[in-house]
Amino acid sequence: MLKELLGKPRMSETARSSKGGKSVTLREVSEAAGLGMSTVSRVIRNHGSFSAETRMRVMEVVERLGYVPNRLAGALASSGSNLVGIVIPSLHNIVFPDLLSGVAAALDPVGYQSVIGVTDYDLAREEALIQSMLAWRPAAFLIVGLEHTDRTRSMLAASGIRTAELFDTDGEGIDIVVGFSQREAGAVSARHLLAKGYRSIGYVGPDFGTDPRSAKRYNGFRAVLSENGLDFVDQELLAGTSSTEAGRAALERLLARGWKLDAVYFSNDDFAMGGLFHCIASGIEVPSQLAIMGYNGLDIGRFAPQPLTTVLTPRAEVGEIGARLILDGSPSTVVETAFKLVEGATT
Amino acid sequence: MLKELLGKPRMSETARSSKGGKSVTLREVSEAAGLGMSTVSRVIRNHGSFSAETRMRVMEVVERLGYVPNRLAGALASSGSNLVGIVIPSLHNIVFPDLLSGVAAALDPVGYQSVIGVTDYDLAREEALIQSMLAWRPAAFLIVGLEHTDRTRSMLAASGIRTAELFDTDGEGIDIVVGFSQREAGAVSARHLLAKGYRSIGYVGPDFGTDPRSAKRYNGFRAVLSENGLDFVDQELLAGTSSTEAGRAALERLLARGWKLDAVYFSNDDFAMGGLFHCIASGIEVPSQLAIMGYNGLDIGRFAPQPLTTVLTPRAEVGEIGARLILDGSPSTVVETAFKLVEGATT
DNA sequence: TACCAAGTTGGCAGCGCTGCCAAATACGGC
DNA sequence: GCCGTATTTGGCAGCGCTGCCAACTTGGTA
Repeated sequence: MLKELLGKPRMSETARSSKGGKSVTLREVSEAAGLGMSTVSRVIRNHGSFSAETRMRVMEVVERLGYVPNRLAGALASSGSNLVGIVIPSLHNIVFPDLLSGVAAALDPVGYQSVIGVTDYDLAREEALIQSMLAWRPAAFLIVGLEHTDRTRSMLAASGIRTAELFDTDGEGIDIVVGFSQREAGAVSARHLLAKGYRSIGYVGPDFGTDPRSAKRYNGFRAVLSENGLDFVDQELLAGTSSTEAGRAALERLLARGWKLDAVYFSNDDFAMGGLFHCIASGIEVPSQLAIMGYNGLDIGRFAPQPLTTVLTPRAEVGEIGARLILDGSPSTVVETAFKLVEGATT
Repeated sequence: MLKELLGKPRMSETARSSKGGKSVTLREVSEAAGLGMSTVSRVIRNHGSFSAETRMRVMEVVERLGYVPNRLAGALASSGSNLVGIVIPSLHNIVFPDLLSGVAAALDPVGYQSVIGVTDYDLAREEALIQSMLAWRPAAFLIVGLEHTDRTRSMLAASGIRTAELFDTDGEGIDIVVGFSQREAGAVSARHLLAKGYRSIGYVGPDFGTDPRSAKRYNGFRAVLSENGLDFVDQELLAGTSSTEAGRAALERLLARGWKLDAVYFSNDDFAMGGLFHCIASGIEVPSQLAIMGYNGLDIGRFAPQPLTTVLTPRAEVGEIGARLILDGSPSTVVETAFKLVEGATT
């Protein structure tokens, strides 16, 4: 999209110093320190016993030689890495950066590192990513949702690597599951709109094949409508990334089709903000002429001139809890976290 | 922030199948196939020569035993991993997820994996992250900006690992540099506002210690003001994450101080959207009473009811070019990419 | 028929580190 | 001064794979 406005990159070459040679090894450190390799290794990992003086000596040499332990070798020898495989559908939905922050909060203090893969909501790609991550023998996997290919599931099971599935509790998990019911999140939204008296409700969201969680919210919402003898009056299903742009255009098309809607449920706040912008731009009074409801609790929605009614989800917490449980060696379990409907001024 | 609205997580324990045992090794595959290890290894890496029949036989056994090569061992033996260390300041500024997408576009097709670290704009943390990533002997590093601790610089140099520094060309790079002049981006913004006739300009941005690139834009902007015998009339420097909320509050404070401003330059679109929202909410006419200018070219700004004037930056491209150059073994170089001022309706 | 090049295959020594075990040393208590 | 226990240390065999080299097949060729 931006490609066209980039000039041809201008290059200016410079000389570059030679590629570095062999790096310092444990053996070299041990020789320089006049100690055995095992002793040096113990000091470096701060594991096992050694005298204060030995420690001193090792540290001094490590510093002087600029020794950097090789974890490839370490992990191979001890059969256990400190890498955690994280597989998410996208980085363009703020949910996932938030999730990663939570995960980092749990991982960093204990020295684990994240290997991140992005699936673009493609389960086959998820399978491929997990397979190649498996080659690094990560300490754990954090993945999103409960929908996976059979092969993904069996690879994970066969590997014996602990796995946390995040963000969704509507279904069967593999090992640890942390999240909340997406159906219920949809249902709560529906109840809110109904309680406010809206009856002609439209829907804007990604097409159903894409995001299973979105589809579950849709179903949860619709189930409540149905209990009340209603259904969505009309809907716009969108392919591609969630964006303000797409949401704005979708609402415009929806309204152009002429149904008399009094509210629209957007599957997330990016779309909803686009919808809200459309209303502001075309002079549609919100919520008196049209109510708007989103999902996620984005910062931008909450501090908009007219705060968006939405469902605030504990993204970072889900990530943090998931990471923590897995590293703590918790037994398989399902952790249900809360979410919260936040009433703004758009409903 | 969200903690208080989380209930105590509800746990429900379940039995879990035993942790997986030893995984299948190359040797086991070779024995099962009645071939030598080297041969099997060649087939699996598709490297070297072997007959079609051998290939068949190996594949069949691999499939049957569910063999997953151990890259720890592979990388150790061949001294070269396919991991790329990526170190970014934050995930909450859309710039960086965009960057990661670009990087992934270059890395995925060639089977490299990203190990990602987040510094929170802390150079000491950057140093620590790079040091621990070094232990995995990554194939390359992608880092942000030209400001690093001396130790970071010397570790990178000593390691001999190729490094691309992204997003900024105002300064001396270590190896490969891809980006554009942040000073110039600031200067262009200033020229735009001056050309539009604004003279009393305020600034809202992160405090200067935090984000060097932001500070460079500020300086570039100010240099142009100065050439015209002007300076910022007033400014609000913010600690913490860029957010709509912070931008909105900052503009409110700025205006409350009573200077007669006719424009405000925001160091990014998140802040700028907050500013715009404040104006809309308090009935300040934009741009006739107050002009607003941002930076980044966020989707949400471009599709706001009143599109934001901003500077569109080629985030994904910077990442993609950086990753590609590094993997292609390009010599040290500086690649200057374009950015573009996009005039919306807020100036 | 002998001989060579090209195509295949197997053997084996590491890559750098950790885990285990044995050896060396230190420290008390009688 | 001797012995048992606790603390420190070193040696060495792998972890699973790749790189190198030698060995073996082929199928032509002189």
